[in-house]
Amino acid sequence: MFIWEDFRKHASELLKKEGITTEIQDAREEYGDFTYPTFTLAKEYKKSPAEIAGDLASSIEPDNFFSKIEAIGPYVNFHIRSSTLAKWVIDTYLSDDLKIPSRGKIIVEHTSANPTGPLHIGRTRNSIIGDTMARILKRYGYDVEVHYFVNDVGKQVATLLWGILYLKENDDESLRGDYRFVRYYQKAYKILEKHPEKEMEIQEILKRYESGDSVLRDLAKKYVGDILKGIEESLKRLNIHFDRFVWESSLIPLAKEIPQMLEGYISEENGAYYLDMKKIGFEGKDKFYLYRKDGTTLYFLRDIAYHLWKSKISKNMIDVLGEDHKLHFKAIRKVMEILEPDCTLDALFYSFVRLPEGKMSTRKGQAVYLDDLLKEGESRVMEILKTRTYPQSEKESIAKKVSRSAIRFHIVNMQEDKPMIFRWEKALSFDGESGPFIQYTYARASGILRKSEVDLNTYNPETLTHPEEIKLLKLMAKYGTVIMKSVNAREPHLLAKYAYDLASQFNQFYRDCPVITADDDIKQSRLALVKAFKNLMGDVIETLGMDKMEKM
RNA sequence: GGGCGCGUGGCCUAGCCUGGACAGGGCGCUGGCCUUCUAAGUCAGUGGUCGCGGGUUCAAAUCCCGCCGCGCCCGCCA
Repeated sequence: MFIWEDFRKHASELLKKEGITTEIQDAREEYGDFTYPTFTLAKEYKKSPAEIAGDLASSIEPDNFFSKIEAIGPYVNFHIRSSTLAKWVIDTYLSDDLKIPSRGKIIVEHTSANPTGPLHIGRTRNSIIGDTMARILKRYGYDVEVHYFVNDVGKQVATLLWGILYLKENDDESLRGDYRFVRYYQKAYKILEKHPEKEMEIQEILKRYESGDSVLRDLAKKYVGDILKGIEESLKRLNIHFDRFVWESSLIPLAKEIPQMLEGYISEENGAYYLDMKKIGFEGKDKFYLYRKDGTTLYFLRDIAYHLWKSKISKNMIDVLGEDHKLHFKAIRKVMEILEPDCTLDALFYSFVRLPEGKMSTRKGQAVYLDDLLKEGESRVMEILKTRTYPQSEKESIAKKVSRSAIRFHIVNMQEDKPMIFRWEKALSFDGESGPFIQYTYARASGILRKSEVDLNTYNPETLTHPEEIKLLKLMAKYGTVIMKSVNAREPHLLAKYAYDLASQFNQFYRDCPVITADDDIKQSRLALVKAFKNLMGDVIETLGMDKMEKM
C-alpha cells in the first residue's frame, strides 16, 4: 500500500550510510524521483553544495531499488529502478489484499443539518466532505462509525412545530416530508418577522416540549422524522449513508448531569446558567450559556452531552463543521479536555457555499436543492447518451451514476476552507477536471480488458519501459502516500486531485501504448498493468464515493 | 473593534503546514487528431506583478511583520 514511501525510506537509508539523516523529498519529474538538496551541508563541509552532491552521488551505489544516483548541481537525485517498481506495483494491485493495518475506532459526524426542510447544496458540501473523509479513514484502516446529530430540540424545531400547528393551509400530502413541511417553517419565520410578540408562543412550546409534554414530543418525532427521511433519501442518491442517527432529545437527561461535572466553572445570571470560560482558561468568549432562565437547555449544553456520550463509544472523533462553528467547537473541545481527557476530538471545517446572488438560506427559500441538481445532471447525461445504443434502463443507471459522481467530485475537488460560489455549469461539468473524466478513464481500461480476449498469465516487468508506462506506475505507487496525507491533514480533496492525476496519466498511456495490438510479451505486461490500474482506479473511485462503470 | 479563514493568468483551481531546480491543472479561446483498445478523450498555441508593502534567508507563492479586499464568528439561535 505504501510503496512510494518504502522507496523513500530506502533512499534515506542509503544517505544514512553516508552520515546524513534527513527526510528525502520528491524531485521534479525531469530530474529523478527523490532528491536531496545539499545547501545546508555547505558550511559544515566547507565545500560547495555542488561538490558535496557530486561526492555523495558517486559514493552511493545503484541497487535493486535505484538504478541511478546522480548529482545535478547541488542536488543528489535518485532514480527508481523501473522493473522493481513495475513488479511491486502490479503485484500489489492485482492482489485482493492491500495490507492495511487496523487502527481502531473513530466516529465521524457530518451533515447534522437541522431537519427543517430539504437539503440544499450548501449543506451538501458538509455531507460530501464528511462522507469522503469517512471513506478515506476506512481505507487507512480505521473502523469508522458515521453519525448524524439530529436537532429535534430547540428553537428551530419549536418554530417548525408552531408553523405546522397553526398555519395549516394548502397542505400537500403528496409531497415528501422535507418539501411538505418546509413551507410552514418558512412561513413561520415570515410571520415572526412582522409579529415579534408571537415569539412568546414559541417559547411556550419549547418549554412544554422540554418538560416532556408527550403530545408535543410525538408531533416533533413525527414531523422531524418525516423531514429527516427526506434528507436521508436525498443523501442516498449521493451514495451517502449513516451508521447512526443520534437525536438531541435523547441526550437531555445526560445534558442535565453535565453542570455537576463542571462544578466550579458554572455561574448564574438572571436565572440562566453559563459556563465561565475565563475560569477554564478559554479565550475567545467569556460566557457560553447552558440553560435559559426558563430552565430549558441550550445547544451548547446538549452538544457537550453528545460528545461525552460519543467518547464512551470511541476515543477518536472527527466533526465535520461549517466555518461558523469554529468558536463553538473550540469551546466544546476545551470542555471535553476536562470531562474526558483521554479522547481526541478533531474538526474538519469547510467554508460556505454561496449563490452568485448571495447566501443560501432555507428560511428565506433562497437555495439550490440537491435533488434539483441531481435531476438536472441526470438529464444532461441522458442528452449525451443519445448517441449510444445502450438499453434505456442502462442509460438511466449511467445517468444517475454520472450525475452524482460529477457533483461529489466537484465539491470534494476543492480545498475545504476555500469559499465556493455555486454555479450550475461548474457543478455539472463533465469534461476536464471532473468526475465523469475519471469514470470514463475507468471505463476505457475496462474496455481494453473486455476486448483483449486473452487470459492474464505471467508478465515480464522488464518489458514495461515506455515513459508513459513508467509515469503511470510511479503515480500508482503513490496511492498509500496520498491516503496517509489526506488522513493526517484531514483533507479529502487531496484524494480527488490524485484521482484526476492518475486518470490523466492513464489517458497518456492509452494514447501512446496500444495494448491489444502489441506483440505478445508486451501485450501480456500491458494487460497486467491495465488490470492493476483498473483495480486501483476502482478503489480510488469508491473511496471518493463515486461509481465505477464498465461502460458509459 | 477583536478572533479565525480566504485572496495565484479572462474565469475556476493545486502548491503554503515540513522554504529549494523554469508556479502545476482545468474551463474559455485559436488551430490539429476518430477505417486503429468509447472523441465524456488527446496534441499544440494563448494567457501569471502568486492582493500590496516591508523583513528573514544562499533561496520566499511558501516563514515573520504591517496594510488592503472578501467571508465567518463574537446570541438566554443552532
